[in-house]
Amino acid sequence: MGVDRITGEAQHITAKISAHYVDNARNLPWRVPPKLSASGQLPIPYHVWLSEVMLQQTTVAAVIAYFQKFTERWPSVADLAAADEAEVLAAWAGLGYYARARNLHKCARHVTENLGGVFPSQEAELLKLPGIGAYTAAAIAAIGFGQRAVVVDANIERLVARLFAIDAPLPKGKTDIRIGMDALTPNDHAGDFAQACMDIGASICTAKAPKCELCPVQTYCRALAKGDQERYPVKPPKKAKPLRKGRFFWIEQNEKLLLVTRPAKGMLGSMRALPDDGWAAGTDGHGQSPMDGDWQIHENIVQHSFTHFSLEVDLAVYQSDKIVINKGDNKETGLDDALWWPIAGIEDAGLPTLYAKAVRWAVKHKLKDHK
DNA sequence: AATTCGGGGTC
DNA sequence: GACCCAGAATT
Repeated sequence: MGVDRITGEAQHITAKISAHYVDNARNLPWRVPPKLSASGQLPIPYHVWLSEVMLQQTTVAAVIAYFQKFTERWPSVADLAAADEAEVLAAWAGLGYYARARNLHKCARHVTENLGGVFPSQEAELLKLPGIGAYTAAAIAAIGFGQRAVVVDANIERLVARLFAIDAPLPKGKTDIRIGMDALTPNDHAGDFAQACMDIGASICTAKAPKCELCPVQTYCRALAKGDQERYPVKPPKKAKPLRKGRFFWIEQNEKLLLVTRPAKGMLGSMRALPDDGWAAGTDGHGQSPMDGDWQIHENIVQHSFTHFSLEVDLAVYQSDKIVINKGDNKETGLDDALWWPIAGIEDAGLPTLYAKAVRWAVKHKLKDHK
């Protein structure tokens, strides 16, 4: 396996990576710079938690603006807990993986109401909180509280898999990767070390075309020695994405658009949305309109790619001054509890990107002219 | 152990 | 287009 034999070099690797971080750390809004961190300064736990949740399966570039928006609007975990879930979800719109936002809000309320507004500092306690798994618990404990914790994210997975040339395909290979990272992790400033590894993974030890000539541990890298860097980490083959078809319904009256709230569970859960024809990951939509009217059909206006399927969207448009939504009359169409949203302020509705694309198409094609 | 969750960057 | 990303929760 190689991990056992390489651990003799671990302290040298650790020293090289730590030294490299001092002058090459990325400057990020949730981060304490390495020089201040060396003198004992820790970041605000609320900021560490918020950034780590936003960063789950999400790039730094995509997160920064959302992090700024959230910390301005909700400066403390108690402020976030006091917000309505709908506000938080609307603010999260566009960032994806919306279960994160639902769990974020749930976690904020738990910490505020049951833990006195103080985040736990121990990894095992953090792991109990909603939306916090193995990675995030270790990251918050190490970065936010200076604890020694073994942090393994996608960057570190790649860096360690290459350093030790770990051949077992993921997820099985994660066991060896964790052993390797454990051997490298120092007792002090484990948080800085983890962030140093992540920075190297993000800017040097990249998935494609890694810049090994810039790497502070290139002389220790077994993958580089074999000329095999891009083979690591070894991953299983991916499944093909099916192509689905679905239809959105643009129902407009007096410059307002009819929006629904999606069911709390499943895809885009609890998010505001345009009414649709029942499309889902496993099935095409039925195409039938939710009410009688003079519908104009625009085919394939949006193509959208999700993680496990792609979607082609039709837009059916009905504009009228005589639409009445009676609560209780719409058990089959899902329009109960729908709301009329001013089109001029549609940017504030908190629509996920899929629906925002359809709205942009409609505005661009000036649907009002068809009235 | 597999599947289900978004969306944007990159090549 | 295909692949990747500071993964977690569910089945």
